[in-house]
Amino acid sequence: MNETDFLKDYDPSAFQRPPVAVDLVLLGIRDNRPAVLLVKRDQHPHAGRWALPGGFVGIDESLDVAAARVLREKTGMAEAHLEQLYTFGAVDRDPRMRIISVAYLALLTERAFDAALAAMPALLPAAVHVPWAGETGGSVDVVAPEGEKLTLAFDHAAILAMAMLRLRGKLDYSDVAFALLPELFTLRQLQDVHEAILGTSLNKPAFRRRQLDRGWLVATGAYESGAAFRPAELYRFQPSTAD
Amino acid sequence: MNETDFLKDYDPSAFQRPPVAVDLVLLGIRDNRPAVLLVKRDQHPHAGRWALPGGFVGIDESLDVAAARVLREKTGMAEAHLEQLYTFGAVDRDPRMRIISVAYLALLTERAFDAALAAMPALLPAAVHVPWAGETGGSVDVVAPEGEKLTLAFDHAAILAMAMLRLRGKLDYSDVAFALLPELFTLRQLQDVHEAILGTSLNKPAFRRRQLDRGWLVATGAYESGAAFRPAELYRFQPSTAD
DNA sequence: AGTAGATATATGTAACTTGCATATTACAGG
DNA sequence: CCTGTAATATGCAAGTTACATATATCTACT
Repeated sequence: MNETDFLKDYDPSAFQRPPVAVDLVLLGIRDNRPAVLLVKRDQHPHAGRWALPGGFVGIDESLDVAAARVLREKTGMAEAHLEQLYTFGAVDRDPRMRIISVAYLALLTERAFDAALAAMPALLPAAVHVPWAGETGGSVDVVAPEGEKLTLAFDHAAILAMAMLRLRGKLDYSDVAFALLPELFTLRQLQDVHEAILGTSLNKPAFRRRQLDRGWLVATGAYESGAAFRPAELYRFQPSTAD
Repeated sequence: MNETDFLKDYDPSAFQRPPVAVDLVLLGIRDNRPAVLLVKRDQHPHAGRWALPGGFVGIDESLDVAAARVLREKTGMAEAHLEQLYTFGAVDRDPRMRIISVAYLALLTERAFDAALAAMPALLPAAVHVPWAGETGGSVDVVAPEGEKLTLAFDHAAILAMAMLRLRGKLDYSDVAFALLPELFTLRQLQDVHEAILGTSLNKPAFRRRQLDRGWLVATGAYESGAAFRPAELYRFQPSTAD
């Protein structure tokens, strides 16, 4: 090896490159309310505060792959609907250095949410309360299980707010709701998910009709068990073929 | 200065950081069709191909500021609606090196579009044809003024396709259409913009009612001039106060 | 001056969608 | 076998949308 070979890899502008990270909004529904999984920061800055789990993007790793890796590392599992949310690039969003963060929204079923919590006990399942019920923006309240209202680290409150807003916006024209439900579910469960995300109650017959007319639901002929009253039929989500 | 001071800035991991760029979809409406401004690549890779204008993000520059700077540098003007679109991070999207690109959508009025073209004659105004008229995805055709169908460099066709898709999706719940129109416009011009983006024709009375009921339009009492027939009233866009 | 042509604007109606009230069905438990 | 509760189904009013049609207003031409 020639002693100057390393120079061809030497790129002074590399120092001028901000690192790129992915941050995950791990979202599920608990007790008919949106809930997010948070990690506690033990280092400066924002030591002691709760934050969205994240990690740096490897040089040989696409953004989607990095998000899937962080999901795996932070929750111990691979099952989740993952979609890119937005990229946050304010210069001072991290006081240590300039970091660009690509935020991803991960939608977890209740089962996956609980499994992550069991595998990674350090995670905090915090309830998310969205005060706005139809408007275009705002902020969200994040509440710990003990009822304590949290202030998230960095700009993570803004990321979470955007996640909730995006989810609401996509709710009735996309199939995101099904990513929060088990494979078999009742229409009531589907409505509960919608109501939790929208923060409003919906008219039951109208909701049923709309969902059934959409053509995404397949009746299984099976019924829920253990219901105290008339059991509801179980449906399955079937992505429409011609869409 | 201590001779080892530079070491505190020495960060070997910096070489592992992919540079971050912004790419701009400069979109306007020409002859009632969507049109995009492209730059010709004169270097490897994809030399000779047309591409979206872009630039690297400076270390002390937020993403939004970088996008505005690139807009200024590539079009010679500052007037445009700019919004972040999506971040493209496939490892091999640029054969030279790994580059992460934050795509922005810039909406230009016809006047701004022509001004950019006049200021930067190397730009190519290419027509964008979106073959899908309601579905969720697909690709777009990009056609040079001479009628030649172009193959864009890198993954820029995918970026452009996403831009068109996003624009369609936002068209009827947001105010993006007004970013493509001059300050004063007729209802017919507004409908033309909608039809160009949607790729379908719309029912005129229904469109008028919907737009007027939205509460965003203010009648000015002035009328278009130079019309061969009955002149249409000019309206102004007024962002609704309580929204 | 008056009329034809073209487009803006307005209105009426049928079809469709949505919200809401009400009725019926099916289960558990006493 | 009755009661309570929720699932499911149905009916109707109110609202929205698509479409056809009518009226208004301008230019251009004779």
